[in-house]
Amino acid sequence: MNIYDISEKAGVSIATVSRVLNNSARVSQKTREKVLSVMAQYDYVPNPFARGLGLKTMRTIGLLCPNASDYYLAMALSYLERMLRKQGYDSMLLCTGKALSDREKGVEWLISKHVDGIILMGSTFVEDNENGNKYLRNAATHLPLVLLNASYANENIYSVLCDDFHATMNATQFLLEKGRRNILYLYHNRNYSGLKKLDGYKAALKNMGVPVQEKLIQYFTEDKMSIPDIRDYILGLDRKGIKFDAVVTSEDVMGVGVFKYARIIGRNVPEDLPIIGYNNSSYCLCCEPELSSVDNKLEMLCEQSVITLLKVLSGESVPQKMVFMGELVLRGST
Amino acid sequence: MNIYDISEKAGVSIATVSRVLNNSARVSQKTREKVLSVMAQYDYVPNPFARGLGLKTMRTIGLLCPNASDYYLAMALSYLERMLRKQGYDSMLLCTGKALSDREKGVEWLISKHVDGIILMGSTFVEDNENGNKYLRNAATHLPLVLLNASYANENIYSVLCDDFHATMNATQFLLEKGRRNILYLYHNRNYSGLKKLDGYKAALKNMGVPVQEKLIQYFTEDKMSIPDIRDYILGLDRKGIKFDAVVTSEDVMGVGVFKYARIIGRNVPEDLPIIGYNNSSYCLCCEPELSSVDNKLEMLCEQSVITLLKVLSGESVPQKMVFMGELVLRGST
DNA sequence: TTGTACGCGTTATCAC
DNA sequence: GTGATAACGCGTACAA
Repeated sequence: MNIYDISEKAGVSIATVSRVLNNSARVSQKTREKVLSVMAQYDYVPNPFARGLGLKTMRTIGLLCPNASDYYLAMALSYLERMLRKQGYDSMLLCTGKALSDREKGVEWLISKHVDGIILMGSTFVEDNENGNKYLRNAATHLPLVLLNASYANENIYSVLCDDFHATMNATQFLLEKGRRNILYLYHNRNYSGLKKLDGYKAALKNMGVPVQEKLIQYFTEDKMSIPDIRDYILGLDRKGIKFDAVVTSEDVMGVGVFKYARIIGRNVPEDLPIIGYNNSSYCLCCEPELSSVDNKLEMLCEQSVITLLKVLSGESVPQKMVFMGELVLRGST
Repeated sequence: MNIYDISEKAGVSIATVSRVLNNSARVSQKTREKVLSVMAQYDYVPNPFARGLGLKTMRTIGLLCPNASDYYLAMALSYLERMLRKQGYDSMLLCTGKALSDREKGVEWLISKHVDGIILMGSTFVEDNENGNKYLRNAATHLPLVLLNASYANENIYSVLCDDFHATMNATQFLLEKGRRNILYLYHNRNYSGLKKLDGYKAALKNMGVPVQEKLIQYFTEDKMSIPDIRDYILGLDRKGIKFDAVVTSEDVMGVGVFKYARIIGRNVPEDLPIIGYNNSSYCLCCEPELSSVDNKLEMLCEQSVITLLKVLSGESVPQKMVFMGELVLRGST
């Protein structure tokens, strides 16, 4: 069933059918009803490829995700897809790895598919050197980009993010105010967001006049984080004689690893070792006691990402950068 | 840049460009190189819409997911997308809810988008009454369907699943052999997979001559499972005077809820209360002690789903149903 | 081995 | 209000 068949059955031209379809232009009520009834009768649905060919769009947004099995990103995926589809947009999912070359390929792939825009999920996509971001600038010449939880200032690139700096600063400060002076900061990413969090940690110390100890800033390099690996890593620090009386991590799952360490070594949480994670994911509720964490308002970030992108596509002007405040959620671990 | 531009620059016809593009037919080495160099020079990429129009396919698979934020499904999504793209297929993600009407709409939506096939993730999509599966039979007349972890016998519908019956039976039997006689079975879904698991639980009891106690079979009805909700639910059972000395759950997250209950009530895991979950997800490693669980070979299921679907699309014949064995992974909770 | 011409299903632009 | 017709960019018989 195509538009010609319908036009024939309805006794009109394809132009009229098209008008009814896009309920544009003025079509007489009578003709419209006639056409609609024929379309209904034959379950007619316009061919999306042909439509795409003419309109140069299939109303599809590319979702670039470093890893859909990451709890936080999976949540984001879920929100984004729902919100996009509510606006009549399809979601083309593409899981790149973290490697720069894979991310570049991912972006190119989506561009070649003529998606209308791309949402890049997580701060993985922004490098801390200009050269590594060339692919973003180049992509932005083809279509609008939205960075979810990252920031990069460029024409046609929009950033929607949580203020990781202040959120981590507040978390650290909370522990300082409890009298902790040797706070271990454990992180996993040196991307934009990762560095902001680290800065927040340092800023809190500075504000309170506590010297920064480099050995208390630990970068967990393993690409894939597993709870046992993190546990062992911290056990290793302990064996090296590094002393700490509180922990802030850049992700909840690392906080869970700290719990494991504490249990093995016999330190009580929170009395001996308060812990604060990041993301407020369901990992927090698994622990005993439950893990305090920073809620970075994921649902709102997703919503604004979608709204921003669709506005850009419809030619409206939108802020180039939107920043939300994180919120420290206190539970049993502090 | 379209195929005409390229053909002109290369001094050949579009047909030749097309041949080079689809490296089919025999094109002289010289011509091929000439065309390729021009394409490279202008960064030419064929328009996917025009291609789709002619070929009646955009090499896109629909991924129907009841909820991408579910840990297990998020993992599956990640595997599926990667494997599909490796074969040159795009993934169109669609998160339906669990409601039948939403699932129906989701399937229809994907059909209207002319995806080449659909992978339905999780057993949510098969109802236990024939009438509720009409939409599957109807969809199968348009395109091939693969049920990931569900089963439904029908032309053009393929099932790839784990043997939940035997897996749950084995888990239950393991506890029976440890001398437990009042094993609580906690489940969340009455779909195909959910009922199979339940049957497995009952079969294990029967095999050992232990009577089934209906009050020990608890159906957690809340649509959204949260750990605190599950904990409270079990506390409620306890208050009602229901006695149990072991627990098998249909999903890991419920197992975590049981941990929370045990801690509050002061029962030790595993001495007083061994627990076995299902899915072998990362929830298992968060608990203390770690949660024993059934590994249902998700990665293999995903791989086979993709292989099956692509074979069907290329006209090869494949088994209508593939069943894998689950594996009981024992950890500290038993 | 290469080129011509048409079909694919829709939207947009005219003319009537 | 409505209809004819030209794009849109590619694949592919068929012809050369």
